[in-house]
Amino acid sequence: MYERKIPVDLDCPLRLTMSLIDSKWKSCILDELRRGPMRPSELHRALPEASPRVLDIQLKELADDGLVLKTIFPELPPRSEYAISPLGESLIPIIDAMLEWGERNKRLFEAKYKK
Amino acid sequence: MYERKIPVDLDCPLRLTMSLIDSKWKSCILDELRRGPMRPSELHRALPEASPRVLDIQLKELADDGLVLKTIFPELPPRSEYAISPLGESLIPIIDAMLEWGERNKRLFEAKYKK
DNA sequence: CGGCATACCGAAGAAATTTTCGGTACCCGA
DNA sequence: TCGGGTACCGAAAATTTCTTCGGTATGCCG
Repeated sequence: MYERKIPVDLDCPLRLTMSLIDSKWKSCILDELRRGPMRPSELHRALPEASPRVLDIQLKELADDGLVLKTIFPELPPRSEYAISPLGESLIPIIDAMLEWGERNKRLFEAKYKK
Repeated sequence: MYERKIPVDLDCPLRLTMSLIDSKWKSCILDELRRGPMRPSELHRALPEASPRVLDIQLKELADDGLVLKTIFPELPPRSEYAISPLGESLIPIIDAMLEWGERNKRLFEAKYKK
Protein backbone atom coordinates (compact mmCIF):
# COMPACT_ATOMS: atom_id res chain seq x y z
CA MET A 1 0.00 0.00 0.00
CA TYR A 2 1.32 3.40 -0.93
CA GLU A 3 1.59 5.95 1.82
CA ARG A 4 1.33 9.65 1.24
CA LYS A 5 4.84 10.84 2.03
CA ILE A 6 4.20 14.47 2.81
CA PRO A 7 0.90 14.76 4.62
CA VAL A 8 -1.03 17.90 3.99
CA ASP A 9 0.31 20.98 5.70
CA LEU A 10 -2.28 21.87 8.26
CA ASP A 11 -0.62 25.05 9.49
CA CYS A 12 -0.80 27.00 6.26
CA PRO A 13 -4.17 27.10 4.49
CA LEU A 14 -2.45 27.85 1.20
CA ARG A 15 -0.16 24.87 1.42
CA LEU A 16 -2.99 22.68 2.63
CA THR A 17 -4.97 23.44 -0.51
CA MET A 18 -1.91 23.09 -2.72
CA SER A 19 -0.95 19.76 -1.21
CA LEU A 20 -4.27 18.28 -2.28
CA ILE A 21 -3.93 19.20 -5.95
CA ASP A 22 -0.30 19.95 -6.74
CA SER A 23 0.80 16.55 -7.93
CA LYS A 24 1.30 16.14 -11.61
CA TRP A 25 -2.20 15.07 -12.62
CA LYS A 26 -4.64 15.70 -9.78
CA SER A 27 -5.93 19.00 -11.07
CA CYS A 28 -6.42 17.46 -14.51
CA ILE A 29 -8.28 14.51 -13.00
CA LEU A 30 -10.64 16.88 -11.21
CA ASP A 31 -11.07 18.85 -14.41
CA GLU A 32 -12.07 15.67 -16.24
CA LEU A 33 -14.40 14.41 -13.54
CA ARG A 34 -16.26 17.70 -13.30
CA ARG A 35 -18.04 16.80 -16.54
CA GLY A 36 -19.38 13.61 -15.04
CA PRO A 37 -18.29 10.34 -13.49
CA MET A 38 -15.64 8.36 -15.32
CA ARG A 39 -14.22 4.89 -15.20
CA PRO A 40 -10.46 4.49 -14.73
CA SER A 41 -10.00 3.29 -18.29
CA GLU A 42 -11.78 6.35 -19.62
CA LEU A 43 -9.55 8.56 -17.56
CA HIS A 44 -6.46 6.80 -18.90
CA ARG A 45 -7.67 7.51 -22.40
CA ALA A 46 -8.51 11.11 -21.56
CA LEU A 47 -5.05 11.73 -20.08
CA PRO A 48 -2.80 9.52 -22.19
CA GLU A 49 0.36 11.36 -21.16
CA ALA A 50 -0.06 10.22 -17.59
CA SER A 51 1.03 6.72 -16.74
CA PRO A 52 -1.92 4.55 -15.75
CA ARG A 53 -0.19 3.69 -12.51
CA VAL A 54 0.04 7.26 -11.30
CA LEU A 55 -3.57 7.88 -12.22
CA ASP A 56 -4.53 4.91 -10.06
CA ILE A 57 -2.48 6.23 -7.18
CA GLN A 58 -3.69 9.80 -7.47
CA LEU A 59 -7.31 8.71 -7.84
CA LYS A 60 -6.92 6.79 -4.63
CA GLU A 61 -5.42 9.78 -2.84
CA LEU A 62 -8.17 12.03 -4.15
CA ALA A 63 -10.70 9.53 -2.85
CA ASP A 64 -8.91 9.28 0.51
CA ASP A 65 -8.97 13.06 0.76
CA GLY A 66 -12.68 13.11 0.02
CA LEU A 67 -12.41 15.07 -3.21
CA VAL A 68 -13.60 12.16 -5.29
CA LEU A 69 -16.12 9.39 -4.68
CA LYS A 70 -15.48 5.85 -5.81
CA THR A 71 -18.23 3.42 -6.70
CA ILE A 72 -17.48 -0.23 -7.27
CA PHE A 73 -20.08 -2.18 -9.21
CA PRO A 74 -20.15 -5.80 -8.13
CA GLU A 75 -19.93 -7.08 -11.65
CA LEU A 76 -17.69 -9.20 -13.72
CA PRO A 77 -15.60 -8.01 -15.41
CA PRO A 78 -15.01 -5.49 -12.65
CA ARG A 79 -16.31 -1.99 -13.11
CA SER A 80 -15.77 1.08 -11.00
CA GLU A 81 -16.50 4.73 -11.39
CA TYR A 82 -15.07 7.89 -9.96
CA ALA A 83 -17.12 11.04 -9.48
CA ILE A 84 -16.26 14.42 -8.08
CA SER A 85 -17.59 14.89 -4.54
CA PRO A 86 -19.21 18.04 -3.16
CA LEU A 87 -15.89 18.86 -1.53
CA GLY A 88 -14.14 18.38 -4.85
CA GLU A 89 -16.78 20.53 -6.54
CA SER A 90 -15.86 23.33 -4.19
CA LEU A 91 -12.40 23.35 -5.78
CA ILE A 92 -13.80 23.88 -9.27
CA PRO A 93 -13.73 27.69 -9.05
CA ILE A 94 -10.00 27.44 -8.37
CA ILE A 95 -9.51 25.07 -11.30
CA ASP A 96 -11.52 27.43 -13.49
CA ALA A 97 -9.47 30.41 -12.40
CA MET A 98 -6.29 28.54 -13.31
CA LEU A 99 -7.74 27.48 -16.66
CA GLU A 100 -8.68 31.05 -17.47
CA TRP A 101 -5.34 32.41 -16.34
CA GLY A 102 -3.48 29.88 -18.46
CA GLU A 103 -5.66 30.65 -21.45
CA ARG A 104 -5.18 34.41 -21.04
CA ASN A 105 -1.43 34.23 -20.61
CA LYS A 106 -0.24 31.28 -22.64
CA ARG A 107 1.07 33.49 -25.42
CA LEU A 108 3.60 34.97 -23.02
CA PHE A 109 5.03 31.56 -22.32
CA GLU A 110 4.80 30.27 -25.85
CA ALA A 111 7.27 32.99 -26.71
CA LYS A 112 9.48 32.17 -23.75
CA TYR A 113 9.44 28.38 -23.94
CA LYS A 114 8.93 28.00 -27.66
CA LYS A 115 10.02 24.75 -29.30
CA MET B 1 23.21 27.44 -13.71
CA TYR B 2 20.11 25.53 -12.85
CA GLU B 3 17.81 24.61 -15.69
CA ARG B 4 14.12 24.12 -15.26
CA LYS B 5 13.67 20.41 -15.89
CA ILE B 6 10.02 20.29 -16.85
CA PRO B 7 9.26 23.39 -18.86
CA VAL B 8 5.77 24.71 -18.56
CA ASP B 9 3.14 22.68 -20.34
CA LEU B 10 1.94 24.90 -23.14
CA ASP B 11 -0.77 22.60 -24.41
CA CYS B 12 -2.93 22.54 -21.30
CA PRO B 13 -3.81 25.90 -19.77
CA LEU B 14 -4.43 24.25 -16.42
CA ARG B 15 -1.04 22.59 -16.32
CA LEU B 16 0.61 25.74 -17.60
CA THR B 17 -0.72 27.70 -14.65
CA MET B 18 0.07 24.90 -12.23
CA SER B 19 3.62 24.54 -13.48
CA LEU B 20 4.34 28.15 -12.57
CA ILE B 21 3.28 27.83 -8.94
CA ASP B 22 3.21 24.18 -7.93
CA SER B 23 6.68 23.86 -6.52
CA LYS B 24 6.98 23.65 -2.81
CA TRP B 25 7.22 27.34 -1.95
CA LYS B 26 6.31 29.45 -4.97
CA SER B 27 2.73 30.10 -3.94
CA CYS B 28 3.93 31.08 -0.47
CA ILE B 29 6.53 33.41 -1.93
CA LEU B 30 3.87 35.15 -3.99
CA ASP B 31 1.67 35.34 -0.92
CA GLU B 32 4.46 37.05 0.98
CA LEU B 33 5.41 39.43 -1.78
CA ARG B 34 1.83 40.59 -2.31
CA ARG B 35 2.17 42.67 0.84
CA GLY B 36 5.12 44.54 -0.55
CA PRO B 37 8.65 44.04 -1.86
CA MET B 38 10.98 41.94 0.22
CA ARG B 39 14.65 41.24 0.39
CA PRO B 40 15.81 37.62 0.16
CA SER B 41 16.87 37.59 3.79
CA GLU B 42 13.43 38.79 4.87
CA LEU B 43 11.84 36.04 2.83
CA HIS B 44 14.09 33.48 4.45
CA ARG B 45 12.95 34.69 7.84
CA ALA B 46 9.30 34.74 6.76
CA LEU B 47 9.49 31.17 5.46
CA PRO B 48 11.97 29.51 7.82
CA GLU B 49 10.85 25.99 6.90
CA ALA B 50 12.11 26.45 3.37
CA SER B 51 15.79 26.03 2.76
CA PRO B 52 17.40 29.30 1.70
CA ARG B 53 18.77 27.61 -1.38
CA VAL B 54 15.39 26.61 -2.74
CA LEU B 55 14.03 30.07 -2.07
CA ASP B 56 16.87 31.51 -4.13
CA ILE B 57 16.16 29.10 -6.96
CA GLN B 58 12.41 29.57 -6.92
CA LEU B 59 12.74 33.34 -6.72
CA LYS B 60 14.90 33.17 -9.79
CA GLU B 61 12.39 31.02 -11.64
CA LEU B 62 9.55 33.33 -10.63
CA ALA B 63 11.59 36.24 -11.95
CA ASP B 64 12.41 34.36 -15.16
CA ASP B 65 8.71 33.64 -15.63
CA GLY B 66 7.88 37.30 -15.11
CA LEU B 67 5.80 36.81 -11.98
CA VAL B 68 8.28 38.69 -9.83
CA LEU B 69 10.54 41.67 -10.46
CA LYS B 70 14.06 41.82 -9.12
CA THR B 71 15.83 45.03 -8.27
CA ILE B 72 19.52 45.06 -7.46
CA PHE B 73 20.79 48.07 -5.59
CA PRO B 74 24.40 48.81 -6.47
CA GLU B 75 25.46 49.02 -2.87
CA LEU B 76 27.88 47.33 -0.58
CA PRO B 77 27.00 45.14 1.16
CA PRO B 78 24.80 43.97 -1.69
CA ARG B 79 21.10 44.56 -1.48
CA SER B 80 18.34 43.30 -3.69
CA GLU B 81 14.60 43.32 -3.55
CA TYR B 82 11.88 41.21 -5.06
CA ALA B 83 8.42 42.55 -5.83
CA ILE B 84 5.37 40.96 -7.34
CA SER B 85 4.87 41.98 -10.98
CA PRO B 86 1.56 42.85 -12.63
CA LEU B 87 1.51 39.35 -14.09
CA GLY B 88 2.12 37.93 -10.63
CA GLU B 89 -0.62 40.15 -9.24
CA SER B 90 -3.03 38.58 -11.66
CA LEU B 91 -2.46 35.27 -9.86
CA ILE B 92 -3.48 36.72 -6.50
CA PRO B 93 -7.17 35.87 -6.92
CA ILE B 94 -6.15 32.23 -7.34
CA ILE B 95 -3.92 32.39 -4.26
CA ASP B 96 -6.76 33.99 -2.34
CA ALA B 97 -9.20 31.32 -3.45
CA MET B 98 -6.81 28.63 -2.24
CA LEU B 99 -6.27 30.46 1.05
CA GLU B 100 -10.01 30.70 1.60
CA TRP B 101 -10.60 27.09 0.63
CA GLY B 102 -7.91 25.90 3.01
CA GLU B 103 -9.28 28.04 5.79
CA ARG B 104 -12.82 26.79 5.23
CA ASN B 105 -11.89 23.13 5.05
CA LYS B 106 -8.91 22.67 7.31
CA ARG B 107 -10.99 21.09 10.04
CA LEU B 108 -11.77 18.19 7.73
CA PHE B 109 -8.10 17.45 7.31
CA GLU B 110 -7.12 18.14 10.87
CA ALA B 111 -9.37 15.21 11.74
CA LYS B 112 -7.94 13.06 8.98
CA TYR B 113 -4.27 13.83 9.38
CA LYS B 114 -4.24 14.63 13.07
CA LYS B 115 -0.93 14.29 14.93
C1' DC C 1 41.43 39.73 13.16
C1' DG C 2 37.23 36.87 13.94
C1' DG C 3 32.53 36.59 13.60
C1' DC C 4 28.50 37.99 11.50
C1' DA C 5 25.83 39.90 7.94
C1' DT C 6 24.42 40.64 2.85
C1' DA C 7 23.46 37.95 -1.93
C1' DC C 8 24.41 34.33 -4.85
C1' DC C 9 26.04 29.96 -6.92
C1' DG C 10 27.67 24.78 -7.58
C1' DA C 11 27.66 20.16 -6.40
C1' DA C 12 26.42 16.04 -3.89
C1' DG C 13 23.19 13.59 -1.71
C1' DA C 14 18.60 12.85 0.14
C1' DA C 15 13.88 12.69 -0.58
C1' DA C 16 9.74 12.69 -3.14
C1' DT C 17 7.33 11.71 -7.33
C1' DT C 18 6.57 9.38 -11.54
C1' DT C 19 7.45 5.70 -14.92
C1' DT C 20 8.04 1.15 -16.25
C1' DC C 21 7.39 -3.48 -15.74
C1' DG C 22 5.53 -7.27 -13.78
C1' DG C 23 1.84 -9.57 -11.48
C1' DT C 24 -3.23 -10.87 -9.64
C1' DA C 25 -8.10 -12.16 -11.21
C1' DC C 26 -11.88 -12.49 -14.25
C1' DC C 27 -14.60 -12.22 -18.76
C1' DC C 28 -15.47 -12.16 -23.88
C1' DG C 29 -14.78 -13.02 -28.72
C1' DA C 30 -12.13 -15.01 -32.61
C1' DT D 1 -6.27 -21.26 -26.51
C1' DC D 2 -4.82 -16.79 -27.52
C1' DG D 3 -5.39 -11.90 -27.46
C1' DG D 4 -7.91 -8.36 -25.77
C1' DG D 5 -10.49 -6.01 -22.23
C1' DT D 6 -11.65 -4.67 -17.08
C1' DA D 7 -9.45 -3.00 -12.24
C1' DC D 8 -5.86 -3.09 -9.16
C1' DC D 9 -1.39 -3.67 -6.83
C1' DG D 10 4.00 -4.16 -5.76
C1' DA D 11 8.65 -3.25 -6.67
C1' DA D 12 12.43 -1.26 -9.03
C1' DA D 13 14.12 2.29 -11.87
C1' DA D 14 14.17 6.86 -13.56
C1' DT D 15 13.29 11.49 -12.90
C1' DT D 16 12.57 15.65 -10.46
C1' DT D 17 12.77 18.40 -6.48
C1' DC D 18 14.69 19.74 -2.18
C1' DT D 19 18.35 19.94 1.36
C1' DT D 20 22.86 20.39 2.89
C1' DC D 21 27.25 21.91 2.54
C1' DG D 22 30.69 24.40 0.63
C1' DG D 23 32.26 28.31 -1.90
C1' DT D 24 32.57 33.45 -4.10
C1' DA D 25 32.66 38.49 -2.69
C1' DT D 26 32.03 42.51 0.27
C1' DG D 27 31.45 45.38 4.61
C1' DC D 28 30.54 46.32 9.63
C1' DC D 29 31.40 45.82 14.53
C1' DG D 30 33.78 44.32 18.60
